[in-house]
Amino acid sequence: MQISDGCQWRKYGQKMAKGNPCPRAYYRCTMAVGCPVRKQVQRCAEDRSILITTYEGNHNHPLPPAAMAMASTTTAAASMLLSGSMSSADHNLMNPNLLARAILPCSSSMATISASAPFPTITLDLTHTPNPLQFQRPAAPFHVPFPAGQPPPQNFGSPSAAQLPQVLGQALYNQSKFSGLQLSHEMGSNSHLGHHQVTQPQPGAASFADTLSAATAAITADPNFTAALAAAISSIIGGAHSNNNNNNSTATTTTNNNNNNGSTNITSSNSSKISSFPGN
DNA sequence: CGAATTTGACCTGCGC
DNA sequence: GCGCAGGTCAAATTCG
Repeated sequence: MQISDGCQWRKYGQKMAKGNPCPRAYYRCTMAVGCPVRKQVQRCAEDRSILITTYEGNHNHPLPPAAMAMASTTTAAASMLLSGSMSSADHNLMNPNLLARAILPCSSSMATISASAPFPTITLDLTHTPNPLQFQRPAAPFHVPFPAGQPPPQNFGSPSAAQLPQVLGQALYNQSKFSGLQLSHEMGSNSHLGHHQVTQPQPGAASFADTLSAATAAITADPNFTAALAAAISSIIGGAHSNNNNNNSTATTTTNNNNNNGSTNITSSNSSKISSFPGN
């Protein structure tokens, strides 16, 4: 059992994923008996210090403070994305409006970014999207590789800017799935972000606005994280300037637009480093 | 010794 | 219909 994001998880399987030399691990939430939540953790092929985490399902139990904090910071990310208050470095590649549209078609989903040590995590929390409008589409997993310090990998199949809305939209429309990524990154100084947790109940949080503000402030206060986030997001959309490497990937190549596996790439320009991984 | 992890086998869905 | 890939199960193994 592991507690990497506030919840307790038990590993129940591991598989090698095609197109990625790193195995994918499967976890179940063990915080409550019968909790349907599962998550998949896979290391990014490009930068193995990156962990790609995909969550599925809704917790049928209260989340612990740690998980709340994560949710709060994640929410802040959503705010940043929506406000377009990103670092200007990547504006040439990034279209805040596009992203906002893609991420929050109904303005009620939550993207969370947690800088809690030791593993900063960016999560798109699709389990917190009670808006029925978001459930019109069939479920589709939403993976977000986050290669830090590297150009975006092509192997996963990055969506083009034009496709991003669709990709993200599918993820958001998916009621019970949310995914995130955990990038290993030296951000000890960012651990304070986790303190800005505002109790945020599960679906339909009342104090959402407050939480959002606090978390946003926390995140934006940290230039490193902000920059990393900006870079990451930009590469989703730009997904472009990059070269592949390592994995014998499946499809994609350069500015790839083909993303039929629901994957999205986010790249961070920050170099990352990590010593251990919550996923293993 | 109990709990958690590992790992191979099995099941299911999807594309050809 | 067949093969492949993803996901889950469960016995074996490891760890505290």
